[in-house]
Amino acid sequence: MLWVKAMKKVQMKERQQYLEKHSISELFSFPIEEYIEVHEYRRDEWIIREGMRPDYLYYVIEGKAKIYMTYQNGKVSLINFINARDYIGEMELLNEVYYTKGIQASTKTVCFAIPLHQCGKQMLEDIIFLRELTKFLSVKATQMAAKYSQSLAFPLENRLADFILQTADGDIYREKHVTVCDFLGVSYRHLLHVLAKLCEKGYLHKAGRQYRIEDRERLEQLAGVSRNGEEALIYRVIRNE
Amino acid sequence: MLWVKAMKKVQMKERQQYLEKHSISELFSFPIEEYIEVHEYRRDEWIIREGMRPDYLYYVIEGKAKIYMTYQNGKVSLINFINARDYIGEMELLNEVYYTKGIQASTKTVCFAIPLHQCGKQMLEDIIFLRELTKFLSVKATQMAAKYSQSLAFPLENRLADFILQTADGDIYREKHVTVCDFLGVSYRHLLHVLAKLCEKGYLHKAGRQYRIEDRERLEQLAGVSRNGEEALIYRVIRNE
DNA sequence: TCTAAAATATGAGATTTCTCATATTATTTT
DNA sequence: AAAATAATATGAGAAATCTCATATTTTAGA
Repeated sequence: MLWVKAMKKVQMKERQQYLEKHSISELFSFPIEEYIEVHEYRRDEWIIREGMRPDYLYYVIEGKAKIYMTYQNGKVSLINFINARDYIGEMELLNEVYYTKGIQASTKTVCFAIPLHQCGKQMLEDIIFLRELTKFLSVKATQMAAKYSQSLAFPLENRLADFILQTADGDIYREKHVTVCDFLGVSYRHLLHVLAKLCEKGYLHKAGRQYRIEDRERLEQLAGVSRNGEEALIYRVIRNE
Repeated sequence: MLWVKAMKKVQMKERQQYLEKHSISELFSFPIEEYIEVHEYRRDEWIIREGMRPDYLYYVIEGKAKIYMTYQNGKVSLINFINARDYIGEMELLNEVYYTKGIQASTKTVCFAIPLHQCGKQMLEDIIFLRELTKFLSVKATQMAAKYSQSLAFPLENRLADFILQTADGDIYREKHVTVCDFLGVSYRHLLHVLAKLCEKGYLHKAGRQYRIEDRERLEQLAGVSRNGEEALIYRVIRNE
């Protein structure tokens, strides 16, 4: 595999615009803006390579990404998703010993990148930052627990609908089936079967090796069912924040 | 239902012994020990009632507990487990708006209880404490994500074995089937079917309405299979800490 | 460019798990 | 103590999902 380093560092006026539009200065007690770089990644680009400690703490302001990890047996698993307003690299900032997972943009993704060598120490001593990060993590942990305990309850059709919406780039869905099976815990055979069903129903249209979302509303409906519990929870956790 | 308030506040010498055996003073930058109460709960006792903000931040030093929550439709769900060295009530400490879940001891459980009205503000301004809590939450969030993404892959037999080991009080397992179905996301019918299978195999013995663990090793083996991914992950995250 | 490996596809029988129907105990309430 | 409610049980057919076998198409690497 050939990897061209293609992350774009956004400069000047454009950088300034991002900083103004998504101000995060209230998340720190020291003037962070001057240190912040704005990084832009294209679809499929790696934001962090597995096993390599990152040099930045990232804060996602636009886009979506996926967390991958390779198991002892060589199998690569999709572990979770990252969305706007999530942190990337906080595990490495907090834990000296931590096996870094790979993170790959699944759409164009823009991040604030805070250089660790300049700000790392300061961040770990910044009460406001730590308090915010702790809140973020507490909500995330709770969500995951809820999602875990609830999601087992629904058949693949619902979970897959949710997955498609989460991973689609606009209206185009094109994940590797093998990866998806792994993440959703179903067999390859069954995944194809259910995908075919979604096409039959007219929610998706298969074009070559990618799928186009034809009826987003219905998909959301399907996905919604399987997210009910989680939503109720998040609603209660998040509201008024 | 009749609920006698029965939590025991451990005093004097016994309190002192707990404090010495499980010192947590290194988790704070101020002298916390003098404020700490030691609370002891019996099996099935509620440590926190759903919807009631707790007056303490708890740190579990012995025992196991379960987190429950009631959904809009009145259904009560087991959300997750709590073990020794976990915090209870950190969500309430961190988030002003948070719907408090119910927490029930599933074996005799001993906690350090740190009174919020005395220490809450101080804790939220304590760098060391916040940093530790953030680490704890980051690991927990990661574990949950891994567990979620992996555990779907195994049939009930494996997940149930894990569940039984997690919830058993000594060798006695006696969860309500309805609750378990809900947590594990399977039908009542199927749960009984698999429980019967475990009995047939001689791993469990059914005595009235409770089950005795007859072959812990085999159960652990079954559970281990379904926990492989997670374990690998935790190993990498936790080792050397 | 050719070849090997990876990814996609599809069929068919076997397992797992679900739904529904219906009894039989506990437990709680009146 | 009787009645109502919740929890436990069991059977049987249906749906979801898995395993295995095998074929075709892409993709990566020599």
